[in-house]
Amino acid sequence: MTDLKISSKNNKINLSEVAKAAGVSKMTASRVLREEGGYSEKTRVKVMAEVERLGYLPNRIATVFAGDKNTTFVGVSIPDLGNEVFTHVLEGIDRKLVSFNHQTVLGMTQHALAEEETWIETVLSWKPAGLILTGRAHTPKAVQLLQSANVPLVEIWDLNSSPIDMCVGLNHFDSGYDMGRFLLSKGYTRFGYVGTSHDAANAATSRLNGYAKAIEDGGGKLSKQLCLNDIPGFYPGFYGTEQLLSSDPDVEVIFFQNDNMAVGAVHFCQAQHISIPGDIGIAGWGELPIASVLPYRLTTVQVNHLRIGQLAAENLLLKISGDQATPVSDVGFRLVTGETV
Amino acid sequence: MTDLKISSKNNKINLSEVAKAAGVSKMTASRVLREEGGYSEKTRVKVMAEVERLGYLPNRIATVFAGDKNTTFVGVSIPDLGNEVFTHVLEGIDRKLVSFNHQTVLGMTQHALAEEETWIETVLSWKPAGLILTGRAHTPKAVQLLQSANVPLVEIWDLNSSPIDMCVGLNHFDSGYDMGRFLLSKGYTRFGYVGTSHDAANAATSRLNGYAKAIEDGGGKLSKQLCLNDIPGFYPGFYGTEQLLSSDPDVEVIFFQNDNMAVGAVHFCQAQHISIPGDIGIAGWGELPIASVLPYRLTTVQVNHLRIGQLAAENLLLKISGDQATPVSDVGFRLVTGETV
DNA sequence: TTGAAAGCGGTACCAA
DNA sequence: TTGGTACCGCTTTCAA
Repeated sequence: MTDLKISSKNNKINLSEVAKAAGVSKMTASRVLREEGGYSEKTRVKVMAEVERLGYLPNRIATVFAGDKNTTFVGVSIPDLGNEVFTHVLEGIDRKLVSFNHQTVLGMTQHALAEEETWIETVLSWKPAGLILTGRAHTPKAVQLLQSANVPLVEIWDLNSSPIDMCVGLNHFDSGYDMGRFLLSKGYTRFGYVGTSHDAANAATSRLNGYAKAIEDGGGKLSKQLCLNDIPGFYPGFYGTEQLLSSDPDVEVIFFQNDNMAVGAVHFCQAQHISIPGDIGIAGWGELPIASVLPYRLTTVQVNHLRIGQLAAENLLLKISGDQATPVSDVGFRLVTGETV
Repeated sequence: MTDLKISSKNNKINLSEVAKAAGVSKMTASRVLREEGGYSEKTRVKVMAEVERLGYLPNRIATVFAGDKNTTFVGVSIPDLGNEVFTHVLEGIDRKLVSFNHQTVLGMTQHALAEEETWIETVLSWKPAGLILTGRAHTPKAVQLLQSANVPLVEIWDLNSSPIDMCVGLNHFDSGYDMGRFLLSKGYTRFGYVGTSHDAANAATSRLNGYAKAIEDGGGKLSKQLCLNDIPGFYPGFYGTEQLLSSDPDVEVIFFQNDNMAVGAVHFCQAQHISIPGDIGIAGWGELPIASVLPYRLTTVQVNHLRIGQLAAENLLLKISGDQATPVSDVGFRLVTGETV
């Protein structure tokens, strides 16, 4: 009566065991477990009782295999967990996925396209329900893998008018351009930029390019731009500012890759008794949590990171279930004029 | 010659197709792909050429199924991505796992044991190679599932002398106790605490308990403790301080759940012209990145979050590959005396 | 060095 | 409402 192990070597209970114990066929037990209908209430009760008693855990690998289906995994690649903006995006994604019974398989690509390619190949071999990739740049082989895998895919972060499948993000170039134009309107003429290193296809580079273009269009001068080999965090903002100002003391305003770097800059200036915005203007990007406790409103660009994640997951789930999904979603941005320029 | 689709309906190429194209049996192709040996170089070249030409992607679901093995997935549950300490831990875990060809399946439990239980059941049904869970508290059913699944498991964050399987973390109670004792030694007598809401089994609660015990042992008074219903970030630190001080203005020093909250407090004090540590002492926990740019050294507890993740993953991988692993690893902590008390 | 056959744990499809 | 059978794509086992 209480013999838990019945036959298989490693005492794992499978459907056959449950069916046998309940005195029905494998198929009937299968139907009950999938709540497919087509069985009597008496049968259902019998089967479920055995499931409970034996502690049966379905083997989803077998289910996927048998049905030639996909798993409920969604591969999500982000460049870096140390960069706060991406953790917010990831949170938005995972929350949404979980509420629709899907699971996030994490991929940290470390900003390297080659890493991404390897990861894509691995994840695809596990038959994921879908993929969410950060960034629009991929290796040719990765693109080919994605296309032939024919799995729902959302490229997030930077907007892309012709995505491989779908795309959710914002126009980073424009956000940089708007910031540049705004700073010009405040009367600045010598501009600086501090970010972290990245390849040319990067969204932060698009922001820098937009910023540079606005400055050029407005007759200003982008006199110094710095790309540190670091994550875009508080301390890199601190020492990046030091570096930039020591190599070009005439810069009047600095645009940072994100708010955390800008806050690092604010602290550097405080330590050096450089007044903001009197001596120098500071602008961030992304409206990160730290901005909420500063004594003055940081000039920045507000972006709804969580929303990007949610929308990406939503569209992906629509496509997974065979519904119509939006190919390109622009979540937009909003310039926060602030008090630091 | 160039007919890519050979037989199966959705033009997915499988091992049989490759084998047929290469003029060998399925088994030989299988051996080549697994680099198992027992085939001629000529055969190897033939098979690999077809793999390349047909763009064959192995179906790992089938592999796992056939071999009655586990996947290379490792389920990693953390309470919350909005809490910076856990993103660092997660980063440490994923980096290590990836370098050993394993993938992280994320589980955000939102600090709810019931969520964790559901997630554990789901993840186990996918036959993971192992599991890493944050926290030592689980529902009885979760514990039973974990035990009968017999999958390598590491419980991280809080130390647990008798873990279900393995455990990596630090003694949170002690870290709180040490902080309390240190603050007593600085002459404080009326103590406060600000954290976020959580169940009794939480590590932050252990820190609070240690803190309270030290204060009691030293004859001080924990006059006010606040548990906000929020994430432990900058802004909750800001308004939590406001709340605490308005309800008990006599508090002399406040211990926060983490550095980000403490920094929020610092900003509140600055805004209110409350001098630190003259009017009030501030202590954080965790040594988070923001601390590196403050104008003075924050009194805090240094914890190597990344290391916890790495160690957890290392031990898990050891056990997965059948090697000896350390059951309990204490990564320790270090009190940073700082200048804010 | 190679291949044929069985089977992993489910589901689809048919028949009863 | 139920059960039998074939089969998903690969690996294990054994024979050649």
